[in-house]
Amino acid sequence: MSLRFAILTLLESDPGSGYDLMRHFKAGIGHFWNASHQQVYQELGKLNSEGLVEFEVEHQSERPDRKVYRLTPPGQSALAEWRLQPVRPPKVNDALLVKVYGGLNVPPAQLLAELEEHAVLHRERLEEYRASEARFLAMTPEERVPYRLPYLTLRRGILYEQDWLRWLDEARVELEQMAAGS
Amino acid sequence: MSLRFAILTLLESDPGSGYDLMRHFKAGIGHFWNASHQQVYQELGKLNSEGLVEFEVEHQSERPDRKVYRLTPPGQSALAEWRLQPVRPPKVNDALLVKVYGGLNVPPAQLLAELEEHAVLHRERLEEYRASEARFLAMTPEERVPYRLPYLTLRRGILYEQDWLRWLDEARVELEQMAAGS
DNA sequence: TTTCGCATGTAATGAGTTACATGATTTT
DNA sequence: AAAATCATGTAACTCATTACATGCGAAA
Repeated sequence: MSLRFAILTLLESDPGSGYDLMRHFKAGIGHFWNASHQQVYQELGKLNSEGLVEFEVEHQSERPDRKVYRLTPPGQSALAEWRLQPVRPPKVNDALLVKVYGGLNVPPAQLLAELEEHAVLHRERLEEYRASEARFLAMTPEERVPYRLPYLTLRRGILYEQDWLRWLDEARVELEQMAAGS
Repeated sequence: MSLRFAILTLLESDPGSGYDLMRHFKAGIGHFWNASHQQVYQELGKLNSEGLVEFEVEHQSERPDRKVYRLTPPGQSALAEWRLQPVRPPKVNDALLVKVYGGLNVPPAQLLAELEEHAVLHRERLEEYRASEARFLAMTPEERVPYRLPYLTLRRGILYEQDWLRWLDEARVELEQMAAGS
């Protein structure tokens, strides 16, 4: 339900095309909001027909045309109103933990292997986030100003990945003990 | 897509009704899997028509009848096969972080208030999980055996809530600084 | 020559939420 | 008298994923 507000939030500071949004979703806020391009294009269509965003077609030679979207005043106020409403923490549905929960019926070596795959993934993400963090920290205090809040959300991503790695470690130790028959 | 496997996992060790499953979802694995009763009843219907679960009606005087579901052998093997397939970490869509990201356009006091509401929620959950943990830790090593893996998933819930509280603290400090104009 | 980046979409299906629906018993 | 617990479900709708679809230019 809040995909539209994620889109409006991004367009508010940075008008752009659906494609731009996608890159932004992947690079900038992927650690707390995920959407496919199909979803984004469809939602942009809806937002446009509801008058919350508008676009100008940008013709480009030797490149496909771009529709550059921006907020309309009604879009601005819809966003402002949404921000006044409380939101709930997202519901988590994590298949890996379902496997661990029923793990007595899984070969231990395989479960350990899958945990390690996840650890690799989390390490990779953490590296990416740390690289972004380093870019922020290299800025002067003045340069940082507009990025302070995005940086805060990045911090959430960093803590999240570190926390997962901590748990994966705990889990590995425990599963190894169990596999060793203790 | 894996709701069915969450259900099969629960029924594997504990045959029960849709209602029982719901309580189990809420009390036992709510920190990593969430489903509404409508979803559960519908999925049980599908699983039954596909022959992965079966049920016996339990008549009760002065209480509605219960359909007690259990895995069938095909259900067992479907679950075993799923466990061999790798799963991906869940995608996160967190509206609160969308608000923080665009937080320059939100009154700071309000944003801080909402963060505090979330902190309360996370503290409450952490308390519940800690209570469950205490019950586990009060057991003798022998009693613990069948609960070691569920306990591991509980640990994930505990770390998760602690981690959120840590971040909410960071965020509060930063937002207060920004509000103070520094 | 295959893949990557750019740039946009539709259609079908699956997953999840909200609303509607019933009805007895027990607790507050 | 109202709310919570037990116990089950249907229907409508919205949200998200997967598959399908196109087409050029640049890089590997």
